[in-house]
Amino acid sequence: MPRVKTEQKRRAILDASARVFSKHGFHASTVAQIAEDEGIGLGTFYRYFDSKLDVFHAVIDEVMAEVAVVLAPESASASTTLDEYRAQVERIGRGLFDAFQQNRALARLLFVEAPGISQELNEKLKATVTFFGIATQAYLENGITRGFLRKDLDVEVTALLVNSMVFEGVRQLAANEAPAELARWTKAITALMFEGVRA
Amino acid sequence: MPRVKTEQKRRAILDASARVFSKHGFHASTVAQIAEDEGIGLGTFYRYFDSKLDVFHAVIDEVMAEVAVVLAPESASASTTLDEYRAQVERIGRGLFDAFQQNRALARLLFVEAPGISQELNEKLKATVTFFGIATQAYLENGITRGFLRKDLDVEVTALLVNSMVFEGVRQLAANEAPAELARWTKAITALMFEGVRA
Amino acid sequence: MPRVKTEQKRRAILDASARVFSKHGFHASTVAQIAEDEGIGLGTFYRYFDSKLDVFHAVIDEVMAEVAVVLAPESASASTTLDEYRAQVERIGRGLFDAFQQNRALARLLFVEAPGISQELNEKLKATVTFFGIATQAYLENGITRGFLRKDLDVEVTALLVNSMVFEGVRQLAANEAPAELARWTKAITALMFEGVRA
Amino acid sequence: MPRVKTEQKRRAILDASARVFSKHGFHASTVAQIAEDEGIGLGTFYRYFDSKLDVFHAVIDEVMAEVAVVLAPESASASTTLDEYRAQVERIGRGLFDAFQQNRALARLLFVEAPGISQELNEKLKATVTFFGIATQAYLENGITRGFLRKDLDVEVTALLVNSMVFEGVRQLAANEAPAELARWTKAITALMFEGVRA
DNA sequence: GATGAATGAGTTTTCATTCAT
DNA sequence: TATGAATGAAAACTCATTCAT
Repeated sequence: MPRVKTEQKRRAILDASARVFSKHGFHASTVAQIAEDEGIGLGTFYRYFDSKLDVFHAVIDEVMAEVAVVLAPESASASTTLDEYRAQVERIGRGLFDAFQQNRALARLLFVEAPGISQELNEKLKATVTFFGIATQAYLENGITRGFLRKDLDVEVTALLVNSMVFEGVRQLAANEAPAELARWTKAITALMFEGVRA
Repeated sequence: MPRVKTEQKRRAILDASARVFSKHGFHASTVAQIAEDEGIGLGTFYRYFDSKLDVFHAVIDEVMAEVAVVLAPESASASTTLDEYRAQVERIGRGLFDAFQQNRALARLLFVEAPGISQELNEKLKATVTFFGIATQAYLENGITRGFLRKDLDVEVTALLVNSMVFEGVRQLAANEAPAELARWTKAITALMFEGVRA
Repeated sequence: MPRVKTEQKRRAILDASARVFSKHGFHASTVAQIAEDEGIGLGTFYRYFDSKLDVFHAVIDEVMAEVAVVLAPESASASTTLDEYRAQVERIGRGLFDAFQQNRALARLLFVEAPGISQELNEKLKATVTFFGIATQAYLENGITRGFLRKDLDVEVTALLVNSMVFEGVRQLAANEAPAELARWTKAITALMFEGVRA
Repeated sequence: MPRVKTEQKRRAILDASARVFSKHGFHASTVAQIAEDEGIGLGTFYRYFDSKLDVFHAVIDEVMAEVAVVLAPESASASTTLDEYRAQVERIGRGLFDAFQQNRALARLLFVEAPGISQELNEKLKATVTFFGIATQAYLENGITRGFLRKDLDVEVTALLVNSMVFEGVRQLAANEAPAELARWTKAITALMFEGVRA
């Protein structure tokens, strides 16, 4: 009855699910494993979640929410100069890296496990990528308007490319045993993005 | 007896597997479906492949081999000027896009299905990404040596970033119903890579 | 504490059970549904009944008691002539029809759901049929003694047959959306019973 | 591949199912029990039937088919006199009794288990009862036309009543350990039907 | 007395793999 | 060599019942 207790327990099961899914992947994980990991009975799991897929969705939503927290405070039109924008990109990148650094297993779930589970989940993932693309696009458009970014930029595709570099960093972070060197990655990304590769 | 016939049949089963896996994904596909798709008996499948996972590995190897075919003729030290390198990057990118354009379902298998199937497969995938990274790294190092790329480039990370942009393009290609506009992508990638975003 | 209150509540749960069982059948009904229908907690149910089977037995007993009420005032030896007996049969039949007409769902429980639930319940049902048979047999024996029924009647079997016709009427009543035409049934039953079919 | 073998095996599983269902009832029976009874693996069951409900339907269909065999050779218009009709009724009744006597468990399935399993099954059962009613009605109408049955008979309801008496006999047959005395039942039924109860 | 969260035994069903023909 | 019938381990999910509050 105490709503708080109930919410706490749901939360605990959610965390246990994230742990188990991270370790074995969605298909190799069983509800029994989750229940055991959390130290509850099998039936108890089903009091809080409808199915294994249901809890997986909840886990992914959770991860996405954490990412949103990082991006929320940033404004697309805040930067008025190239240097300010560069600093902003570094800040956002570092924030994402930090968020996933905290829980590298979650990144694995989002980027490795989630795709290919269900049609519905794929739609959600795709929508998120699109959403991030649009957000980054707004940043680029602001830069062009302010005059500190190239006018002939293909903002739509470039936004996706920029994001893909950041995602790749997170992926590497998730995949490697040794935590990737964040500084190198943020630096390399901004260097490539702002200066390009040419001498 | 005729080794050729046997090899042909193995090949046919491999193709059928790729078809079925592409359509339903690894877990939702059954060996029975593959056998039926190819018009053979269930037991016959096991005369050519050890298991469902075995044939999936073979399918992925096949996809990777096709990619290798695109990259093989290119030499890391062939470019002596920035323009030549730029042309080379465009050529490689276009080659990859074309290869997957031919069979978009295969890209889905590689980027969406393959991760999260098995530990072993993941190692292989990771190794391939690393291998591609090392290859691209060689290109970058050649550019620095020749003097047409920046000396302070973090070649290791930058190589992965460049590759990630190309992969993202392929992923988009695989995900979207309407074939992505290749020209835009190759142009945007090289623009970002060589000029950066700044005005 | 107040015994009356307790009895009332037990009664309310019993009614709720009858409603739920009538709607979904025994196996498809859950104790949780009964509790919710009555607006009580799940645990409260078990303060008044030992088990799901227990309450089902109680429901069936209830239905049987209602039937008994119809039959109670009738006396096996009351009729002294064929016409009186015929009137009595019509009265009894009409009473039963009316009782189940009131609550057709109960008839369904008794004739459709109850058999095949448990051995014990089946025994009880069988005992009831036997009991009714014996009752009817008494009526027939009275008729023979009084001389208005055939001497060579197989009273035991004939009693069961007469009853089966009435039961069939109730069954039809329970099964059909449109309430069966009582008058036709009582008339047809007495006609067949007293005149037979021959011209 | 040998269709015959396959059909035989399906038959064997069907028989095993009938045995198990007869013994424990539908709900208390498990597919595992059926498989064990037949001495096959659990999976083998599912090669021949889609589900537990599927095989139950098949069993009921089987029983109905056996009943049809008894009734098939009889013609509604064959009897031209009361005596002939009476003989025909006795023959049909005895045939049904015999059919179920052979396998009393099947009668239990049909009359005790089948109702209340599923909506679809109930429809089928009801349709069958209606069908039998129509058949008997044809016999009665023939008798009226020929002039050996009463003109004022409510043929529709009376047909159902006559059938209900026969069904009741079968039910008794199914319920009692000691095989009911067929002769008494057929005699009592025809006596009640043709002569009625009055002296 | 009332409650409802917790439980786990029990069932159905799927499907990769084997092996006798 | 080809086949497909047989298999059973494995997993998701339900729900009657208990008991601590």
